Amino acid sequence: MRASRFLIATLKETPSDAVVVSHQLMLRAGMTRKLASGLYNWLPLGLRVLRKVEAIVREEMDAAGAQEVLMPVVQPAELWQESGRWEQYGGELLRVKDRHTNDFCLGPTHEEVITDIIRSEINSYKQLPANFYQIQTKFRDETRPRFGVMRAREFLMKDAYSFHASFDSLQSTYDEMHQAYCNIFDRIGLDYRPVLADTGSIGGSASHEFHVLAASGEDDIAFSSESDYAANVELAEALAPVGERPAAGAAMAEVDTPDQRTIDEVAAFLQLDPSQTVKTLVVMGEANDEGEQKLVALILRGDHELNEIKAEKLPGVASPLAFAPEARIQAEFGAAPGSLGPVGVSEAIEVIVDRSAAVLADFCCGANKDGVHLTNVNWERDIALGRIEDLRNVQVNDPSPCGNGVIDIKRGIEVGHIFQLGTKYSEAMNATILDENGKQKPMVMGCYGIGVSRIVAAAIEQNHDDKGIIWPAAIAPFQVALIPINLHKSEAVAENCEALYAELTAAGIDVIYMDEPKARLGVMLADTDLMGIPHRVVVGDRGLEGGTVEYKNRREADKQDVSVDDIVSLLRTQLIG
RNA sequence: CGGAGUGUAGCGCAGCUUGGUAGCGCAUCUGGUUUGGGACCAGAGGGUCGGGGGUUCGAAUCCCUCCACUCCGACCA
Repeated sequence: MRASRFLIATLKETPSDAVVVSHQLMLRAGMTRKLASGLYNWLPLGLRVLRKVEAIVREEMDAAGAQEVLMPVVQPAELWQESGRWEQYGGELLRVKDRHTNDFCLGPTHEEVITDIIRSEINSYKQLPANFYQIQTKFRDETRPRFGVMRAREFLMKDAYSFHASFDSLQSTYDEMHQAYCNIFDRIGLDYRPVLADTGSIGGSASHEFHVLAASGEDDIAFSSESDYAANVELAEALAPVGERPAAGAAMAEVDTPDQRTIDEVAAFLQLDPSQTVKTLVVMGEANDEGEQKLVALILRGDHELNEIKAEKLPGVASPLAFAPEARIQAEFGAAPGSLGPVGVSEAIEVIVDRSAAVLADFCCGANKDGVHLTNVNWERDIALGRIEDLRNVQVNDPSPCGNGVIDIKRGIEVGHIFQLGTKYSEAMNATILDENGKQKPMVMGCYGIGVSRIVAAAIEQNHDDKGIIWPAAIAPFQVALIPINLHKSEAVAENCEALYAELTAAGIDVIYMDEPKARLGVMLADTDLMGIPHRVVVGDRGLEGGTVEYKNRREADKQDVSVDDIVSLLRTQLIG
């Protein structure tokens, strides 16, 4: 590609509304431009990268035996009503009406549509298993789009859906997809981890997320220091502490703690470590048949954080999790949050104690009187210890749930997610097959997503320096930047560049030839560094006098002079290596 | 949806408190001098000052209202 015929839209200044480095660099390099909140135009440079990611994903999906389809972005409401998600899905689902005032939505995902196709096309176990994928624009009306294409409202996604006659068959395709995802991220050249994940509102059983490790990631991933175990912190189990609860010491006592409401305030006031205190969080219980909700008190160690996902999955706790209104707390506890505790609460309130809080002795908690706390509280002696559950987020240095090593927590960007859906959609939408016995049964389904446009941003988060992007070879918009010095003056430079450009192009190498005659060297170097082109060849009169050109790798500091005759073979070697 | 903030040239910003001919840097165009790591000089083009309404002789500036965007939080297959 000649720069004179290619839009190089680099910016010297960083647009002020970009906060993460990938967003800043995508704007500065001229890859994308914002059209509106969460909506991005892809300029030629950015689109080249997007297409390369897409091509790798497509090749690996094909290699894994999936078949490509293409489904509309606009979907009829009927299908979503059939699956129940027209009501369940919140504001993220953008609903629109056509001119006949029929309801439609912009597809945030395509379970309904694919299930609709398959239920009419596949009727026998003999046609299964089958796996269909598409690479298609999705729309989710995010509450807060941010970080450029990392969390956009409209984005490009690869989604695949598999159909099976049995759960065993699903498991085997799931494993194949797991491997295909590893192949994809390996080929792209990302530092990533598959992690155990929550299945979320899409439903189903097993699930893995694929995370690119980056400080700017939005998810916390818990790792074992000793094994391959990795899980979203939402999911990572906090094991019960080993060993017996220490024996009770001094007698329980009331202390005045005026205006001390938070754990930190109370602990500092009483000169205790927060881990010797207990916090009481009051949430709504599950509604009974009459729609009444009891209050549930969740008891955690003062230095621990509630895991809302774990809590709302517990029987007796409302899902989604809802904190109790203050007026009700006041009425039933007789005190405001800040002075609550498990001692002496009414029988109408269920108390659930976290595993770690359950092994405390001589701890401090609220007295259910405003401005008063209790010290030296002990389970069994002062309060009955009833239900014990895992309520908290794991912390760094907790023992790993896998049994080996301790937990470390890092940030990750979710670029892929695979689910075992089971029969949720096939049952709701009556997608059935006849099995070997002629018996009708719902198909078993899996679904597998990759955020194609998000990968572009994630790759930049992992591959950049103070000059700009450093593309992994597999997804670079161009492999080689060919930069002439004094193109408009030197015949020798022009001839050599044209020859090199022709030869490299003929060899199938993507070259950006910076052929603007009067462009300044410094500008071209800065632009190609910013754009992240992995290999650079500078051609000037001084070098040509000795028969050489200058080669530099974007990742390395040193330049080298290379004979004009050798440069093509050197580049070929570099590109293969 | 709660809190905070911003909207002035393609980009980054000043001007607003205290109303009086709309500015600066970068980018763009022209001419010239330069040219081995983001040049210099001279000149030029480019503005519904987010929209609407109001106050005023006069509004980018004050008031009302609507909109868009950003940040923090809640939310997120």
